Amino acid sequence: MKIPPVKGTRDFYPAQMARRNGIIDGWKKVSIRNGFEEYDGPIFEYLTMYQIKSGQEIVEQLFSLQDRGGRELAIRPEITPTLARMVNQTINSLPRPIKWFAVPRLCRAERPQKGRLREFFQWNIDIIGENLGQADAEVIFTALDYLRMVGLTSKDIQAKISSRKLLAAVLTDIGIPPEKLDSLYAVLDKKAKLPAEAFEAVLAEQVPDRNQAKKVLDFMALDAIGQVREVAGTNETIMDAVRDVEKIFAMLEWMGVGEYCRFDPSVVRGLAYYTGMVFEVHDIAGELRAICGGGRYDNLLRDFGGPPIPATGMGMGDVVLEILLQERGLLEKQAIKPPLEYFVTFAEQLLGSDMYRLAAAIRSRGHSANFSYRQGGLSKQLKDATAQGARKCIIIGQEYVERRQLVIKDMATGVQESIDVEQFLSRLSS
RNA sequence: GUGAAAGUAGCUCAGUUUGGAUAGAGCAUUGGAUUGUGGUUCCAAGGGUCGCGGGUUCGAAUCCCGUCUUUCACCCCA
Repeated sequence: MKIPPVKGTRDFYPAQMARRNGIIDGWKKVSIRNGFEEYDGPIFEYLTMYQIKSGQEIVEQLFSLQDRGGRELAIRPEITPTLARMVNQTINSLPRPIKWFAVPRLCRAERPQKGRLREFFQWNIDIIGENLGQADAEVIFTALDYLRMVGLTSKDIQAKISSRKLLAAVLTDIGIPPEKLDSLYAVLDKKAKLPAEAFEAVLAEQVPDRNQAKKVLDFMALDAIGQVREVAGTNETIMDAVRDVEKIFAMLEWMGVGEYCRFDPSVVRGLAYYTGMVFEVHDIAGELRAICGGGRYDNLLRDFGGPPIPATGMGMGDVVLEILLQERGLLEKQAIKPPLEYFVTFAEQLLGSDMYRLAAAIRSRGHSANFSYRQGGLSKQLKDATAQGARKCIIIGQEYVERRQLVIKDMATGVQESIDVEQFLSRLSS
């Protein structure tokens, strides 16, 4: 009976596993060089934990189960609630700022489509305990540091940065009542997706006053934070938010990634819990979903029963990233394929036992070695070596019988050298 | 959850329009040419209930219905 893979999941054959390992290793490397420490939590949590910040709709999009004790559990669709729980539990003993990263495997019961599967990996970085904008800039820098490392340039990708705080101040100044802000965010988030006329139509539903709607449109059309300063006038709430964003842009400029960054008020992000900076990194062509996104969430720890400590972070999934890297011809470079260093062969039937001895000796000295399972001649064994991608072949033959010498053949160049077996092994140990 | 398209060998596909007997190709795999030298080349082989189930028919990969999966878009996007 043939059992197919489950909808929206992937099998990682060695070739795919090599790419996945390469991507995850890159994420970890960049996290560490940016001063983050790795953490992880359980793969399932109480179902209610995911309702705190996200509500009922989200619960319908996750895999839930009941354990034998009747506990309602869910496979994690994100790791931020786990982070909040873990930080709250030990907050009093953690030195701040907390800079942590994780690469969790997540599951969401959504309909799969381009760039979205039901099981995936997501790189998360978060900085907790800082509210001056430096952490926001560092989160964006770290994401760009990785994307730049794998070969993406400012011609490929762009970080679109905005601020919920700024947006709220501007909309309030225009005269939008506070209770309408959340539903308006959802509409503004569609600006990049919809044609201009269609966007204006849905905006008119939310903002019937034509004068107000025009002001919203004018603000949404700005593409530099300096322009906001010009139109802000004397409104101190707006100016305060503008200064926050300017500080982030200044830091990103100083850190050398300014060319990747643009102010873009149409970046709103879906979730209600963002309180300050929000950003997304997109491919310039705009053909894919966001490569990564995040922002400041100063109320989340408090909402999870902890103290009111500010926090900011981002998440980057492996699915869209892989598509982009594939399109740019950068994916294969990521693949981590440890080479097979030695392939041990024998040219005289009587030397078969020496082949096993030598292979084991090489392995116990920390180097990789294989040998052929076939009983065929040297020609067949070398064929196996080629098929397995061996760097060097060791031939145990007449020289070994006569002088204890091995023939080492470099498979790339074909060059052969003879070496005393003891000398060869001691060279491996050093 | 809604809508559309697709599904034939491990992979990429032909064959489906107009039903017909043993379903083909390339690549990949395995074996041989090759008992002290691999990649190239040549020869050969294995591999398919044509996604699955039902229906129409003398006869179905081909027509009809259902279902599963994939892809794309919508909803949502933590």
